[in-house]
Amino acid sequence: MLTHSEENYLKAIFHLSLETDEDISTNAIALKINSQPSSVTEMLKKMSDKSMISYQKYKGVSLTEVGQKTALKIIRKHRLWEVFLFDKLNFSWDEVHEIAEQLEHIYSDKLTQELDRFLDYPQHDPHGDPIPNRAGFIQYSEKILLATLQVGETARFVGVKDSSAVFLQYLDKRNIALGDLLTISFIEAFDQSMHVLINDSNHILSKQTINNIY
Amino acid sequence: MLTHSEENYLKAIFHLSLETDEDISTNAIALKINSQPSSVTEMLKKMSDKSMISYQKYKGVSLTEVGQKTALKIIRKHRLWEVFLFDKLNFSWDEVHEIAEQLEHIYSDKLTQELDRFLDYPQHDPHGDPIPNRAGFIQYSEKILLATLQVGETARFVGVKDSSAVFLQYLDKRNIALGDLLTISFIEAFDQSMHVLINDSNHILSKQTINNIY
DNA sequence: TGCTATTTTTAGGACTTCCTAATATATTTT
DNA sequence: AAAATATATTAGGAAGTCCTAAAAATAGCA
Repeated sequence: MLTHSEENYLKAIFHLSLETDEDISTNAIALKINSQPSSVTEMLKKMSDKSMISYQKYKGVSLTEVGQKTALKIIRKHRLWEVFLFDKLNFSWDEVHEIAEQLEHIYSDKLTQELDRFLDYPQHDPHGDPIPNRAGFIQYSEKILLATLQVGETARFVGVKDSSAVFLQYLDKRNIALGDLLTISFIEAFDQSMHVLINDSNHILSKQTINNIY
Repeated sequence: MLTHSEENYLKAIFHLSLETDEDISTNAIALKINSQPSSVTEMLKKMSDKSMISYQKYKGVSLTEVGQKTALKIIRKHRLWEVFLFDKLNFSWDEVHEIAEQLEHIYSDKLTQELDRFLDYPQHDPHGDPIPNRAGFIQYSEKILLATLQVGETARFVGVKDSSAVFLQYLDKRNIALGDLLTISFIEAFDQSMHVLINDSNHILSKQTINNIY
């Protein structure tokens, strides 16, 4: 059994690992979980002892097989709870994360399974992120950043890279939702902002925005 | 904000207070939460500082107004989650308590409210215990122990006093469920065991059993 | 009432997770 | 390659929650 804290470290390392093939640095973890590097070092030793990570002093860490599976179980719970909150309890997609951060630590395999069944085996959370299955297998679907598209192309909005509440609220305010079709009508050479047709209305999306939409 | 531990103490004191008008003793709390009296003393000081309890050294404790409201909020969450697990996730009534012990600590007023709505404002948990409303008001209904009934009387099974898993499983095995009508056909003078007609079949219930059924 | 038994509290320590400050190691720059 | 900078670790401490053992207070009984 892992503590909440250990589970949070696992998650952080998992998510950081998705963005690089290198080992994850102490500082990167500290930044991610809003703590001090010295605290991280201490915890890394403990998690290494528990065989959750491979750790060599000064060299960074990576998840072991077991650590990876465990991280995926937590992410599975997190995302299933997000679906529950969004689909059943009327939460908006910018509210679900914070509460799922708490719910993901609830310990009961049966609970996770039954929740999955109750929600009818959802494949994605409210932000479009894939939900690992019971065995810890996660189906990544191909998706590209809106920023990589050219004028004239049309694509479906399937996910966000930045799922911070402010960004999600920004999209809500403009009635841009997962599943919408986007057509690029123009790209400003000056600042790369995009003119995009969404649900029959025109939007001008900043470089930052189009780099956070899949 | 209270810690999980503090919330557990509040609950323990609340439940102990239901069974007596006196102040609650350190030992009683220690027994209830399976810890040592010295640990309890330490925590009582902290909770007294937070105005959750009235505490005088060597004299026992009682909940303050605030402590009582807070305890009821936790109990509300606990029982709502029990209903969720039982009604929606196929858990049996002997399994729900353990998981609700974890879920009751999730912090979000909106979550509690939405869960209540989603479950259609249930009045009782799967063991027949009343669910406090949003304001912390709890509607105790009159209920009497099966043991107090006489031969020939008929009554409805509305709750259990002992909600331990073993007892609940014992009832399950005999197909005795909340809401059933019970008719007393005979009482053994020797050991007070009762012959009871339930769902057209006869059961002989021990003194201990009839003292745990409302 | 005074002695004994029980209950409660205090003292001091363990373990977890966090912190700051100081030190050690690695990396980058010149 | 040496110096300067950045990164990581160690040392030591704080807060929370638990523990055992010893001391203090209360309750029960002769």
